[in-house]
Amino acid sequence: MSLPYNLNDKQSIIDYAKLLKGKTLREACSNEIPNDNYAGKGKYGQTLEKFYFKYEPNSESEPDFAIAGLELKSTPLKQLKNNDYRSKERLVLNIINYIDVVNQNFETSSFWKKNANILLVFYLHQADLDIIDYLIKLVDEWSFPITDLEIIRNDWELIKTKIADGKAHELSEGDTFYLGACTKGANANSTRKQPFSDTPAKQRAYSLKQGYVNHIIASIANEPTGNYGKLIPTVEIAREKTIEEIVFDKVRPFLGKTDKELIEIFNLDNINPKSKNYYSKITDAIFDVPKYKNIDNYIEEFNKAEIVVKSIRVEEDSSIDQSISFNAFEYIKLFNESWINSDVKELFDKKFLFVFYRKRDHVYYLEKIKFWNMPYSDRNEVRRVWLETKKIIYSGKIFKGIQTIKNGKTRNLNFFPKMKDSNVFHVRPHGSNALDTYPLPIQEFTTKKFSYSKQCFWLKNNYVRDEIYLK
DNA sequence: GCATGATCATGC
DNA sequence: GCATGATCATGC
Repeated sequence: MSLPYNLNDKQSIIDYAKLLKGKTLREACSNEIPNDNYAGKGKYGQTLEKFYFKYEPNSESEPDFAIAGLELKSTPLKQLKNNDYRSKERLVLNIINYIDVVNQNFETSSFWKKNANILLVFYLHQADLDIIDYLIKLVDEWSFPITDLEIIRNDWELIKTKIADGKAHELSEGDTFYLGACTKGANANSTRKQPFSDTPAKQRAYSLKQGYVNHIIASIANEPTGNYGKLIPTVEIAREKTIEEIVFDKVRPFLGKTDKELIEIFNLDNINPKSKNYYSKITDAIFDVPKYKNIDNYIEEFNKAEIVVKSIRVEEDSSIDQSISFNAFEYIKLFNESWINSDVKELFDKKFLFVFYRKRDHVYYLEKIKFWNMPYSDRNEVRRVWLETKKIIYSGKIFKGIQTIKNGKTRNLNFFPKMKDSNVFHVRPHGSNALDTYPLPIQEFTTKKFSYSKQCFWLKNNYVRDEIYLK
């Protein structure tokens, strides 16, 4: 059967693929797609291959279009409230063969052989539609910019090293910057053998982090990538140094400076010391965050690597007064998600950058920074607290009682996991005030209400001290 | 001093 | 009006 493109000619494949833009699979393949149930992961890619490109999926190690050296990937977009498009998820690439990878170098690796050049098809995901009715928004080939490739090479080496150290079972997406090792399998328990340990390791695939895919989207759509600052000015710097080293270089001139000195250096005369994001604003200034805005405008490399930045005050005796808060969680969302696709699991799959301001002679100075991602061993505890929280929402018994304090004020007591219940993670309020609520999936047992004051998960202060600051 | 509920300033 | 990145304040 003749194909509607030339298998030997990369450009003809790309040109043919681009005809998909603005269409759905149903439209692009006219009446050739049989009636079927188009549910399930991977089904979109299979349908695209079979009914648009008209070929059967080929061997694992070669790119889909082997002669042209082009790997076909289709991946969903989501639309934000401001109508911008973002990647709905990470882009999952080929499975990591733990046994083979330790004998490969980057240039000969299965990752590089398969993914050096990718033909990307981005479609708009809409939960209420059949997959063949998703609108295809962007189609183009992608090859990695040379500066990014240096980061990806380091990421690949780190993944390989961990496997070579017999720690494939401890791999985490937070280990690396752009290229992650994400779990992939029929279910959460899919495992495979690793070469230097008897412990079965979760099956994982190479993946591009969601933040990185967002930059691919911006690049393909030919949109300015936002007001990003940039850490890595040239590819030469990327070849010489890791991201960690570049970040340390950035911070080094300011170590030992007090908050007031930093404010003077960066002309932050309009920030209010009473504002609770005072130290985070100073951190933003150190990292050249343009206009010192929110995380969406963060520096490009942090954005691509989805790094979570936290500014922490440390007291003179090395204690940390306050636990670390995150976004308030939506009860309905938490109720409906499972651990494996939960926001909390996603959060601790990420890499963190802690910036420590330490008190000395009554003032805080920038003492040090630390990259961190949650060790394998602490994840179960986070999961336990998350499950406990979910159970309480599910039970409907959240409200415990009211305590009257000074000035006739009251406090609401609840049954969520407390600080004393865990050395790692707990739940506390996070809203404008007690009247600031999120809706509940089921009616609260005592109050008979369908909403409850906003809460969030917190990383315990002593955990941050012992496991991050002092380590 | 620690645990825990409450709340603030900012910026879009 | 609301999400964010935090710190404040009270009771024991």
